[in-house]
Amino acid sequence: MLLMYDFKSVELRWQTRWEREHLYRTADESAKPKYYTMEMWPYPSGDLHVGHAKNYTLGDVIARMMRMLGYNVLHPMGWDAFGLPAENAAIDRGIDPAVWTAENILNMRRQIRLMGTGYDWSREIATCEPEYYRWNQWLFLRLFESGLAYKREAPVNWCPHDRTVLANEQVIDGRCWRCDHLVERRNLSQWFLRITAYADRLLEDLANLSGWPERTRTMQRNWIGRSEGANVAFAVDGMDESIEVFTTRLDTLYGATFLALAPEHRLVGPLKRTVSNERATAIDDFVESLKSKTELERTSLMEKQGVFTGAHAINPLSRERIPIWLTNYVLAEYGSGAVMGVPAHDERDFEFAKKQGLPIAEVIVPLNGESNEPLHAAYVEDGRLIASDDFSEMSSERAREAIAERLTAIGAGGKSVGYKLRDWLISRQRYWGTPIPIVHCPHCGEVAVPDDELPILLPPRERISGEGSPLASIPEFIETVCPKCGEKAKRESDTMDTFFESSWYYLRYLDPHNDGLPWASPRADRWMNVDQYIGGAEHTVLHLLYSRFFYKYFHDRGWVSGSDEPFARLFHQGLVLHDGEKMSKSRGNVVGIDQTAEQIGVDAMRLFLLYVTPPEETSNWNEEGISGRVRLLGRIWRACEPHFDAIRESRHPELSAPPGAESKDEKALLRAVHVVAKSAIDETMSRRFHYNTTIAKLDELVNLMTASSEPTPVMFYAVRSLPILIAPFAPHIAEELWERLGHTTSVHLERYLEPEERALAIEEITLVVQVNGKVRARIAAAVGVSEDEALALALADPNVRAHLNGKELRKRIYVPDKLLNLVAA
RNA sequence: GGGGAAGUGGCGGAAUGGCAGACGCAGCCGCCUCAAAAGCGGCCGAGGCAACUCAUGUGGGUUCGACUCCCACCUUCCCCACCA
Repeated sequence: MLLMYDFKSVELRWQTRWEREHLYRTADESAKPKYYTMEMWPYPSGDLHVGHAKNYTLGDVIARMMRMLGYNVLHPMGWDAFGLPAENAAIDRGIDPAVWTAENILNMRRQIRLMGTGYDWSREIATCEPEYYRWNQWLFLRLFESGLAYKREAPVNWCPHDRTVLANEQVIDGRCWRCDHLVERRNLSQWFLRITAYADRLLEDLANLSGWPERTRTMQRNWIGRSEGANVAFAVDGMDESIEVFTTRLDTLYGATFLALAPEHRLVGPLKRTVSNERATAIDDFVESLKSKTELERTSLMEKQGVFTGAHAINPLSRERIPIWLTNYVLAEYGSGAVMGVPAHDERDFEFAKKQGLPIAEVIVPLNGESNEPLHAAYVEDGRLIASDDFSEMSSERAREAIAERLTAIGAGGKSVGYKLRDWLISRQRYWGTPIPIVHCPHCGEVAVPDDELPILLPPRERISGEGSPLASIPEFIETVCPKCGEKAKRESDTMDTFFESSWYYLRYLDPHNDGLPWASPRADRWMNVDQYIGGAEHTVLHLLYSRFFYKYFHDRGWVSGSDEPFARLFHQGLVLHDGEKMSKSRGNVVGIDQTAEQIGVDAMRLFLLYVTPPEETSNWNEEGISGRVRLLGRIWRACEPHFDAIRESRHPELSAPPGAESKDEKALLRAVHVVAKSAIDETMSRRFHYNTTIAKLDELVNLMTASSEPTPVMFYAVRSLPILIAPFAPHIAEELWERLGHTTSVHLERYLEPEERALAIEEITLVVQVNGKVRARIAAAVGVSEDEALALALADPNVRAHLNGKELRKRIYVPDKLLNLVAA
């Protein structure tokens, strides 16, 4: 794989020049239309590999294309720098996470530049800097003021060994990912953001996000999980309490034969006090047995279990007295944590009732059918009601309405909407995150830290033990006075989930040095929304949903205007495998940026990543495939090199209008130049980004250019155009060629080549002649050949005649300049 | 169990209702060379001497014409998963 140019020195030289000349700095004021494009920022974990390069290369090509098409392009980069890996590295190696993070940022910034990307580095931000997390705290306080940030007890994953909560992702098979101890569920007081208040808007506005992949919208829709149903209140027999349940099948109310409660239900305690000691012990045992189980284990991996509380509830309509059970299959965090058990018409309740010997009461039968008794399985379809007082004979649909009305009338429930979406738990008992700016005062309660005291700085920490809540163990941090009453008080020791930072960073890029506000609204007015956002599909729900929530809140506060969605268009790039396998440190098959730049150069890397697959597909890195792109770069160089001197000495290195082409070859060459330009522009403007097809057309152009070295005007034109055509894709060799042709300014400041109809036009077409839909002849014809002329040409063809074979011509279909289909019988 | 995406040569892929396999990788043949590398030129879905026939996961359908649109099925991958 030998190149005719020294890619390493070429790439280094131009990267240095770009940086020195601040080539990619974006002006806030411009007469050009704005285009805001960004890739999801990286976590500074150490080294970048070619998988990162696929993401940043795609974003870079789009930014460069739009810049060359006359847009004022904003293309920023920053660091999602808080989080667990830094903290764990600090625990393992006994170093300060700030130092570890800063070193990684330094290295990764170098590697991102090494890829030849054009970012406006003057806007670089990192979440672990006080200048950034100060505004995290400021935004938290606004949410707190608005009642959208609140603290409450909630069941969380708790590792008794490490004495800290864990994210769901950090619980593997019910055990702590670090120490392998069994994880418990604990009720702990935690900070939440009330994202559920925006559930309906987050759901409804998905319909307008036409620039988002359908599957992403579907997944968000499912995650929000809106379902329409009803609440029903069951009075507890002998107690001044009632149990509320949520159901989407109100029509089955008369079939409820028991109530099922989650072990965490608020009435478990009160109910226990009304029953015998024996029963109370059984309840305790049951609750205790589930305590150490995660929700996953409890709901998916275990069989349905339960214990009878000894208490009964009254069905508000039938007045039937039904037993109250505790079960493992009811989720405490969904609905009210209690369901009515209708075994005849719900598979889960059927399974549970069979196991516990509970009665099964059939109340729905097929519309035109009869009872299915005895039931061997739950009948879950809609149908006709039976054994349901005056609702009997109604359809399920009608009964749901009628029963809801009756419940409302007697004050025992009514229509209601349930969501799977739960409030966002943002508390972390961790060190390396944004401190939550709240003071706990024994007299005043939870008190907001005044704005002028921000930021609450993260205290320096050279050593972290990994046990317990790090901030809680630092008295200098915790001990403070109440901002309201001045008495002794304690600071909140939790830090924020790092998704908080990434929910608004696209706004900070617009105004990164503002020390009075997170961003100034006029900046947002000018730049938002993000025109194109690019990142992995793994963030489909979390980051992209949280960002939408934040942006809607900002919109409600009047801090941003226009649309209340942050990302107009979204693109998920596919993974990069290495010889068909996922890249991982343990496999030892990670293809790093440094080694790639060293061995083949980053222009070749970029071309390969763009060429091997459409960007949304999974691509496969393999050495053989790359050699094709390395060869292409060599051929590009050899196509241009013979003409450097002649073009430079002509003293007219700038592009003029395409020259007139005389011969067939010249016309083909001229056309090939414009075909590349058209493809590059079409793929960009259509937001399809299938630059693999553009580069295939570039291959064809270069094949034509290397076929001859005749110094014709068309050849000169092609050589002069080539650096512009390839500038977005292979920015270094483009710049080098451009300079060798006699230019003194950067090729990246040029306008992209405008495709011209005259150059793209073809004079001769291949007319495909079909007989009864099968191709029987291919005839060369002039563009614009008339149907009659085409018919005459076709009928003159012996093969066509043979297939017509004297049959009657019934019909003919003519597609101008393409095809003539003769239908005969 | 629910939802989503996708199935085209030895491989990556192109073609989104009109010439299936552009472009590239691998392979084969040749040129250049003392030789090799690099480079350059040619061949490259299957069957058939050929005219042709078959071929885009499988089976149907719509159409003058289907990789493309519709229905059913099979397979793979991804996401969610006892959500009442």
